[in-house]
Amino acid sequence: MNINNTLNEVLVRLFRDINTLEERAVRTEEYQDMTSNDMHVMEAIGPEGAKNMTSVARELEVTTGTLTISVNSLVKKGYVNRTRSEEDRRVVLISLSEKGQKAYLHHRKFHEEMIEAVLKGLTEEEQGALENALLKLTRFFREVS
Amino acid sequence: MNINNTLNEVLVRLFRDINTLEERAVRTEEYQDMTSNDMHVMEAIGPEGAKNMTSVARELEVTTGTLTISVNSLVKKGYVNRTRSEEDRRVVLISLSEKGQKAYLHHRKFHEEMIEAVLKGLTEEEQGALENALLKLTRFFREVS
DNA sequence: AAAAAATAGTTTGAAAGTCAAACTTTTTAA
DNA sequence: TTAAAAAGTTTGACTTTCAAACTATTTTTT
Repeated sequence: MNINNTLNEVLVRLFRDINTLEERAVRTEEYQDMTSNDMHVMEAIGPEGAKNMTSVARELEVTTGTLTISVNSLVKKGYVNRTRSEEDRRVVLISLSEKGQKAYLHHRKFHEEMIEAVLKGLTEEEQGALENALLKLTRFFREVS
Repeated sequence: MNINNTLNEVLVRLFRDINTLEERAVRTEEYQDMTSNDMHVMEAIGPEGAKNMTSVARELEVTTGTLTISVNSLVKKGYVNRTRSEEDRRVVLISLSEKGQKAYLHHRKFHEEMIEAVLKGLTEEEQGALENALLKLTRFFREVS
């Protein structure tokens, strides 16, 4: 079994596990109605200021139609505010509500704690190698895209 | 530079793009009708021999009902063969068809190229450290799950 | 041996997420 | 002042997913 195969299998599994964990982390007691997709949308909106639909959709790489549906749900649940721009009445501005901010920060804390816990179990050398590999992976993806 | 921040950012970006990329890699000229989900199922079935529904579903961490639907589609597209076991008539055996084998190998090549691009530029020591780091990560997520 | 329980899959109904294309409203360009 | 473009929304279709009900078969109990 060479490192190539090991890496491949491990990456595939890791990817699946992280997704599962993310899903569970998002759905805590306080935020039962929040999905991992909801959180991604909220991350794209960002913690401060308002953004328009098109820019958030582009960031998430979905159509504005798709984003409309996600935002409908987030507005209904009270995580996101939606208003029409006064300068350009075509534009819809979305931002995190107070409840949305709290959920966002809560999730960010989870992320930070997870990363910390992961890194604590690695040696310096392993941390460096991991970081390098991830950067290379990112670069590979950008080239292929 | 803080590896904690780097890791967080890199992971977030990676996870946002990785599905899209995989989707594109899978859907080549020869395999227009293949989705990334299809490929995951085929990977779980594996290139040789037949497996029953339950074991593949467990591997993929989905219900057998979900797998039934995936396999329906794969059979219809001609990537997977489905037969009933003679020893135990309850059991359904699934395996890759010839077309499925080809698609599977094609996709594996893409993965291998990706891994190669990642490993290229890492020293032997870094590669070993990376492997260790990933194995530890796997263990970490298994424990947390 | 007959009845009950367990096992393997499939089907069904519901929900989320997605896209393309048609559509409405508003702004910009001809 | 039309025509075209841009920003979002709506609609219809499709995929993926689960839980729960169901069918068929095998195993265990009684």
